[in-house]
Amino acid sequence: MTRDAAPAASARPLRRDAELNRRRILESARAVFGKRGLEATLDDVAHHAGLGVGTVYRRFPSKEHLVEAMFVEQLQEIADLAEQALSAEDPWDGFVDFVWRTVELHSGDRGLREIMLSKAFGHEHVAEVKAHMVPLITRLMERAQESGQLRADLVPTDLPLIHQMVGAAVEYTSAVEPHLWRRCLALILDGLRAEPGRATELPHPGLDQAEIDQAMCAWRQPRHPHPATPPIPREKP
Amino acid sequence: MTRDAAPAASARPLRRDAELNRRRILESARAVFGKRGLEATLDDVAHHAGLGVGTVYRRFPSKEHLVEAMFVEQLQEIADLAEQALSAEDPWDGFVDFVWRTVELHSGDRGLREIMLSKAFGHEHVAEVKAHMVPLITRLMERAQESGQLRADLVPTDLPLIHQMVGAAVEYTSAVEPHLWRRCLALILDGLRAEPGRATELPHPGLDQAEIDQAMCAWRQPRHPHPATPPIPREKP
DNA sequence: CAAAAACCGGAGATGGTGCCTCGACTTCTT
DNA sequence: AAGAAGTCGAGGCACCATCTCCGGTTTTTG
Repeated sequence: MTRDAAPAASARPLRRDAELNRRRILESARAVFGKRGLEATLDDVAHHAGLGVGTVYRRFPSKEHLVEAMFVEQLQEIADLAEQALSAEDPWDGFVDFVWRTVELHSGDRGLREIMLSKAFGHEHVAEVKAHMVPLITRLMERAQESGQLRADLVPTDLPLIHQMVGAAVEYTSAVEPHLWRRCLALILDGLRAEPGRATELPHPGLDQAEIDQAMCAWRQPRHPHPATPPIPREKP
Repeated sequence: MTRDAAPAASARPLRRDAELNRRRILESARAVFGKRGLEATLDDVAHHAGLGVGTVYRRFPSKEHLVEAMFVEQLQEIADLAEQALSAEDPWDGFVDFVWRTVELHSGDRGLREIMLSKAFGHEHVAEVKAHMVPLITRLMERAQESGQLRADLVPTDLPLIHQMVGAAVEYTSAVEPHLWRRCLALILDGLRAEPGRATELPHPGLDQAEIDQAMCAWRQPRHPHPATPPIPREKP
């Protein structure tokens, strides 16, 4: 349960500048993987942090190790969210709230989306936290079903599917209208009710033709020359 | 409107074997791009057709030209579907039927999905056919809204979003359960009704934990060594 | 039937990418 | 001040997709 916060401390306490750089790398990794997904290069991360590639590879043996290190805490955060949602007064509200919050997190971080929905990244530690969440989510949904508010034919594995679907909407439109995913999720949640219940008011207006065209241009562009040179945040030269 | 079926006939009537191979290429392209998406290589297409790469490049100047050639007719087919849906008796049924049919087409052909939802492939011809569809779809949806069955706050540009979302579900699960997308689409369509209307019975059972795990393993796998050696259909050696 | 024209094949040229290493140099710690 | 720890980034390596080239084959023509 309680995990050591600094298991590396036993070996030797990194030199001061090294420790600082380590943190910079983690920060940059979050920013870069968040925006460009896990396909981003460690070279990109290094450049974003204003460091050399070698420095990154000295601290993290491989890309996977870096990814693992940065996402474990974020995953735990989501698990906590589920626990929290279980203690909501109204079961439906608890469930819906959980979905909104998690998708909100996903919407801002492409790397997180990929970690959560794929087993192709991260090591056993990531898998561990994910496994921990399954019973929580199951109970969360069963509770909402027993109260007669969530449709009874939904199963826990539908949740990753919903994340996947909304995630696709995010990826498709985020360049044009970063919050359009709310509209999509609202639509889906309306289909999840067991009780009739009037259609919810959609939280975001639809796109016009020009906007959807723009989205279609950005999607699946074979290669982007250099999306943007990430700024190099540095303090003292 | 009426397009020449064989505009190339004016130049010179390809040699017999060349014409045969041309058709083989088109067939193979459909199969390969359908399964692996537009990222597949012309080398793959050639190999699948049992031909050399050079042969393919002799017939089609570039990948884009080949893609254009194979999808124009399929796109027209979808436009026809829309026209057809407009003459359905019940506006809601017409709309829903159209969505089911188009997603059905998308579900079996990854290349088609990518062509339909991205402007990054194909030339002006593809764009032309797509533009032709916009007013049809608009009317189709307005008709269903005026009859009070489709929720009034939906707009035509929501349709590509729905395709995108279900398409993501297809891509995620098709290796595990090729028809699971029906479940997802049914869920979404339930959220599109204006009238309360009891929740529809889902047309496909949900996944179990092992299946979703399998889907998560297959998704975003960095590199696939050789997914499968496509069989080489040949007649006479 | 033979010559000419059209076509085929597939190795490899070309240009690109990503992961990671290495050795000369710099900074921190004691 | 010495030596341990850390940094840098060019470049090695391995991979990949697009498209070309030309000796050899098949079809058509006269």
